Amino acid sequence: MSETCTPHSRTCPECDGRLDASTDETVCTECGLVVSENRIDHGPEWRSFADDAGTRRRTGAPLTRSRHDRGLSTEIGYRDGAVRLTGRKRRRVTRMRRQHNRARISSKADRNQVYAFTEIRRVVSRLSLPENVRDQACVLFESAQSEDLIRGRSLEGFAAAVVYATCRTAAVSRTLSEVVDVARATRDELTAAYDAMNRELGLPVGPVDPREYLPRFASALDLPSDVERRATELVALGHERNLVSGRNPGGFAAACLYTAAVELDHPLTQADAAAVADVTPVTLRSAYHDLTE
DNA sequence: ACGATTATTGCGTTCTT
DNA sequence: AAGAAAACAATAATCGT
Repeated sequence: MSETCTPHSRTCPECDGRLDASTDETVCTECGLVVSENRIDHGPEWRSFADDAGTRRRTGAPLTRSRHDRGLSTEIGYRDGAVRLTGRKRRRVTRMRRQHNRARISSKADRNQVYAFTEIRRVVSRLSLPENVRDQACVLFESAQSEDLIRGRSLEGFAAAVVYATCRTAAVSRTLSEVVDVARATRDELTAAYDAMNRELGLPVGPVDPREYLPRFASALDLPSDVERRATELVALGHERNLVSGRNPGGFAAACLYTAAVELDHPLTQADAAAVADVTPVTLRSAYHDLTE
């Protein structure tokens, strides 16, 4: 936990006296001016039980939803510090450690959750999504599990599906294919899980706005920002003329980018634009045709 | 199960080099 | 003239309801 409100100067701004930062307040030893107080540390305690005076170590991982026990587990350390264990004592500690770790993830549901959460973390990071998406995805997985939706369906599918679903609710949509590409699940497993959750949990997902795709597609195609800006206008235009509903939003986004590129004389083929959206040139063309009227 | 959208394939046309 | 790109058409597959 980094120190908050650390004064930049080592001396008192009033009288240049020496500062005493040994307590919660940083105070000038000459005039008594309190330079900074506060110091409410919301983070986990840094101090180790073993050596209060010496080196500081984490007593555990930061609190997070993406670990099945929210990072609140205890562990038996591997490195022996002051005491050197030998012989039977050492074996005994090893045995305790093993049993402790087993007990930590006891039930089958917990084991599944551990596995799923690792997979969620992996997918989220591969898609370079923010932390809050990761945590929400984990929460969603918990709901799915408590509703008993997972039994008989693929665990990997659920891991991928909760990420996909969370992206949609958080307005940072990824296409199905983008998720499938990095997930350890097939498209069918993902949709099976997604459909089940949508049916039983009633996900708050509306149709995806094509604008959510524009920034990523634009950068994948190396398009300048003015083309992207024009494309967002075109999406708005499409909404007005009811060209969006019922269509593949990714395809429409690609069509807007292509149209904008043509308008601004930027070289871009339909095939390339369609490829980043994972649609065929034909679909792009149909949207492009509607757009240029 | 139905209607609409999209994919696939093939082919003649247009544009560029 | 050759090759790429865009356009068009017909059918199959898929999706949303």
